[in-house]
Amino acid sequence: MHFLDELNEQQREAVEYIHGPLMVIAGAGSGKTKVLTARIAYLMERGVDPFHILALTFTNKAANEMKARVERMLGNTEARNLYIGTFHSVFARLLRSDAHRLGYPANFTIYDTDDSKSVLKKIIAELKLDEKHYRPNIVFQRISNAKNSLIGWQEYQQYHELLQEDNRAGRPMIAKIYEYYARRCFQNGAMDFDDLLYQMYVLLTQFPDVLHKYQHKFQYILIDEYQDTNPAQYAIIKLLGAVHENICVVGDDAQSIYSFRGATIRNILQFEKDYEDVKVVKLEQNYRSTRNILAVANEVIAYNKQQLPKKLWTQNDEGEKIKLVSLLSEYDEARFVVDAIAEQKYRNHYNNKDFAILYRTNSQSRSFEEHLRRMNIPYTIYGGISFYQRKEIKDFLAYLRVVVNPLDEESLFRIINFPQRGIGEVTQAKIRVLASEHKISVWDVMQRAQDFGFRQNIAETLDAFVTMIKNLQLMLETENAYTVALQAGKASGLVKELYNDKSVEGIARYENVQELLNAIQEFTETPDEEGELTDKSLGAYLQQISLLTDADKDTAESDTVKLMTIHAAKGLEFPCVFVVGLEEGLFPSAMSINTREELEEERRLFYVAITRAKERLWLTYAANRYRYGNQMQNDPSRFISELPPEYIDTPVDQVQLIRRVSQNMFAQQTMPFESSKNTSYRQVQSTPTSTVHVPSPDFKPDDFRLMKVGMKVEHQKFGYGQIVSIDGNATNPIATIRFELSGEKKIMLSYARLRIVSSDAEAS
DNA sequence: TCGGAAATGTTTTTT
DNA sequence: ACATTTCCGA
Repeated sequence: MHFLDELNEQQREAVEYIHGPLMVIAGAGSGKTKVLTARIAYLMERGVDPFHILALTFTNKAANEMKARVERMLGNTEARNLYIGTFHSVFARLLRSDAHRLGYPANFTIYDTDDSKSVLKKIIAELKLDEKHYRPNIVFQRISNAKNSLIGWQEYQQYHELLQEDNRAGRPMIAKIYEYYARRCFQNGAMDFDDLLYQMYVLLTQFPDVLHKYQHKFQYILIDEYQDTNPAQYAIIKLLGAVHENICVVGDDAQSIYSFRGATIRNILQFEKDYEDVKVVKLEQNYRSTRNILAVANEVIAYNKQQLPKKLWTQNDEGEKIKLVSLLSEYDEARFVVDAIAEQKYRNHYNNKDFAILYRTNSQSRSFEEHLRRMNIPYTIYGGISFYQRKEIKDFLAYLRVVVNPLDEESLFRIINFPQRGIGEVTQAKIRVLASEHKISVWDVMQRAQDFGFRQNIAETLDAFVTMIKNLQLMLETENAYTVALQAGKASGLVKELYNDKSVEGIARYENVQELLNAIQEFTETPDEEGELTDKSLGAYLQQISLLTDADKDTAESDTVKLMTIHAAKGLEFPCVFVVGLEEGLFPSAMSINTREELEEERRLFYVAITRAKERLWLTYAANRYRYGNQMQNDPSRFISELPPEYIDTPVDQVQLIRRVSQNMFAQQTMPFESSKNTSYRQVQSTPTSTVHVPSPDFKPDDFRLMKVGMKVEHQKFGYGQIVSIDGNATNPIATIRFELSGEKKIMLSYARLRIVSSDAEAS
């Protein structure tokens, strides 16, 4: 079957409209990737050379997937010639070939956020500024935002509004820090993440021949996740597409969740005004979720004012109701979620990989991790500290970085005395002073240590270090990346140092470095595919891995429960999804409730979370949670009160989130953690099975471990009943109870609050 | 100059 | 609660 025949009317329209600007508004689960890949395949089928197609995606993984899918559609390997990748990785590649125009070495180092902050910290200290006022985080944020808005340090110093903001915040020196930072990065031959965009823009605007080259190279441009682009990306796209104007942007304003990174939803809201005759196609049919899930998502997002009008619909089944669960603590929350996973696996034959636990912040993963491990359920955590942020990996990479680019002082000072070789703080400081006095690089000072009057033994040590690096640099010319890396580990003594540490962590560190070496070997030894000419140098490797993220790790197929932030879950889907931690201050985050814009972004985040689910969705809330080491009480998230009750079930409600009228007073007296403020929840319609039962006044639940088959019990909602059977495991017994009023129900004993009425058990 | 203890900051999300 | 930084004594 031809790929065009698999598309619905709107999808097909988006694929076949290939001349002129096109905006595709692609609702969640509406087949966005399908459209993008089909469009590329269609272009190529119509004779467009893949060398002229540029496709920018949000993650490397998305790019690779897309490439593979196009290959499959066309049945040939032409797709390898596409220019496809993230903004950052594509621009890094382009910058590499023209870096010298901007005065950077082709092997420029890419600083990640940690590197950047480390440089900033040093500058703040050198300027004798107080780190309390000039917190590296804040300063970095400020500079990052400026760059993402294409404001260089010179412009920053002229920009009254920004200067005033800094003044008012008591940080008048940020403009100066920015200047120092930019100069330092340049001297170090390094670009940070934001530079990859900013310098690309500078390159295109200052060198018309370069602009011309790429404008004619990239005749067709496709942009994925357009709602999450920032002004720098916007400007670059505008420049690159100016000649052919064959720009296709795909996105969903309702899923714009990266404004903290400088993304602006304006790009997508205003695309229609950017060009004459913009074609707009809306994909509104959802193929992913059940009707219930989609209904909830639609209702939630409707609370936002700022959005492009659209309404998602689906032909899928109605599905289960959404489960809303309140628990007393994060411990209970984790236990509930993990038990529910076990139960679903058992009852509905799901695999581990069918489940995702989504949270607002990485720190929430811990309690789930503990419970999953206890229950022997394999899991994968995305995010947090990535492999490449581990200290031992950064140390090793620092050696390689210095070999490739000895101007990179950040890396140089990281390793100069690690493992210890007697170049202490004092010597390091002296080197720095000499370098700035003579206006030469630190590396130059070290190379000529003998000339600068160091003590003899120190000069010798410096010499030995320099010789080691130089030998590695020589190897670079004849040997492949892996051989150089292996030798670097040996010559530096780093591998030996790690090997000698026999503590548990030490062994793990050693293994991590081995894993890194394996990865480098794999990189060097992967043969070039036909027609492909990849750069196998160490420099190319380092630039590539700087831009890798956890999301790119291909663990999706392994049969594990996935844990990740909602941000990391963007673009993914799972049969069963748990959205946890729905509490005021956490989700929405306390940092994001000060303006309508911030709050609406949090709501979009909630929308993204909901729409990840295909079949079943749980939303959980914990009344108590540890934060900064002490326990905090939280109100239920305001988003809970925005849920449409007709699609919601509350199988477990330790906090009585939803109070039924008849139980109102009862709930008040027995629920110590009840929040008296939160009465805004719309009342649930009573369902046929929940005939109201008024619990006896002295109702006090008994320990579930006492429950036996045959017992008569009382349930707060369902009234009196008899336990028919108990199955499940010991930690999570599931009882079938025949209630007088509402018939047989399966109930998880550890959560149900049951009172034993009479224990004439074992009768059956 | 080093190692261990005390103090301090951190948690919003990521290329 | 945890990690990182700073402080302090030998």
